[in-house]
Amino acid sequence: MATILIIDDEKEMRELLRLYLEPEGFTCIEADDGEAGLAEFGRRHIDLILLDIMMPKLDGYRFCMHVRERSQVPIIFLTARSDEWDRVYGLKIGADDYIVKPFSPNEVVARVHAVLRRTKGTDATSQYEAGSIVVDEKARKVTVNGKPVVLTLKEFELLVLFLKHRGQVFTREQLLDRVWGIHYVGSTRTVDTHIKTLRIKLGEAGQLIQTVWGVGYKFDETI
Amino acid sequence: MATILIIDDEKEMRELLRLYLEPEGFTCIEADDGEAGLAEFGRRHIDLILLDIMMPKLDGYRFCMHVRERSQVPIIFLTARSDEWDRVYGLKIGADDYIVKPFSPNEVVARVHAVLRRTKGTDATSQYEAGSIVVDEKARKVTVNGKPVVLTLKEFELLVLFLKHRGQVFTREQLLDRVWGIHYVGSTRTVDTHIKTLRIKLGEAGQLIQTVWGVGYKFDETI
DNA sequence: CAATAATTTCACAAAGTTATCACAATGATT
DNA sequence: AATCATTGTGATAACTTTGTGAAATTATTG
Repeated sequence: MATILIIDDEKEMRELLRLYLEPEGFTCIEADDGEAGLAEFGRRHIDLILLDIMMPKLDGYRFCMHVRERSQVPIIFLTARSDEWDRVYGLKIGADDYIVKPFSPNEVVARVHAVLRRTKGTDATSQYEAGSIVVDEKARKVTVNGKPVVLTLKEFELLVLFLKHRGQVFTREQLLDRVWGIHYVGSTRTVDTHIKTLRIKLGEAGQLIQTVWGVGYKFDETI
Repeated sequence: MATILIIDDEKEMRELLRLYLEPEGFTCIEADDGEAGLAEFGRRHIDLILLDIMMPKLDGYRFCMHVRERSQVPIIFLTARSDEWDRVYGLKIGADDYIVKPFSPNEVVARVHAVLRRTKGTDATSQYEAGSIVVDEKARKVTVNGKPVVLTLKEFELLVLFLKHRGQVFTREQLLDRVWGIHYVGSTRTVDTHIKTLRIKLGEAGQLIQTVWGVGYKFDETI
């Protein structure tokens, strides 16, 4: 689940947010000003930042600007007044949303979910290659030897997962978790069917998806 | 020759700049704060702005942000300390250069020439083409095979977004975020209806808006 | 304030995808 | 070689998503 960095100089505010978010399964990390926040941000992987504007030392604007020099991590501003947002927005420092204090638990949780959902897969290059297979994740296009191949949703996501973790063996359960989602219920044999169709559609290159007997499947360019 | 708007609260500074620039053939207009500057900017055609950061009423940051809402006119900031520039640059408010006070006549003239040279023709027409579709964003006009097509607001903005990111797949939520705004509440199926009408209005070319089953839509000239 | 246009919602039809099953084929074990 | 477990495969029913026309709602314009 996602890790959220909460930056606010008020301890009560940080704890309130943590109280809302942790039951949802988010991991929360706190920092009491911009400098501490930057330190935490450098130290570990952060999926989203909740950021107060008014803070000692390094304020929210400047913090955001520093972070934006090296990352497109989603940032939600916490503002006391909505016209503070005008400034954030007008300055185009790349904030993703804002929440005006005081806020309700639902609002915070909803905004966090919404921002994570819409920023998912927005950054970085999205092109993967393996042998004759070329996958463009953003465009959701696949070619084999330059010829386009049309994949269904599940086939595509399986292939992307394999390409992102070449050589790693996945059990059927792991594939179901990561492509279908953790709430999937049903037969693990479903995976087999999708592997089958994927192999057929990839043609020759389909052999790169290898069966690991008694375990699961892996994508491997070597034998 | 070019017209330059000088905005600074110190009369001596404005006159100094004018003294440097007029011999070079530039026409200079003065304003003593951001508000007066905006008024001048609205009143006549300006080719470049020399802008002090520290000013009463409307400071340089805010002035710049206002101007950028409606114009890409080149702006050169005048700063007393170089770390003020860090802020301007980091905030990405679209400044073109900066000059640290005190400055030499040569420096000012050289920077102004350089910026004008560099930005010349940048104002470009905002024209996009794809197949038989031609979109003029500024004029908000669309033609297909040379024939004008009348689009509604949402249809137009969808089309422009698609053209700006050809090939990229957008989920319905992403489209709602970027065309309707991040705080839109309502059915995601609304998107479908607008896609439908847009496709119909574009005729043959409507096929370029492709459905990506289980994900969303993309604009793609290839298959 | 009426008229018009634009947008959203809804319900149903159409299209496409996915899950499951049964049986065949294959690999491992004795 | 025989047995058992696992994997491959084709068919199809169940399900999800998308397209579409019409109605309801909202916004804009004269």
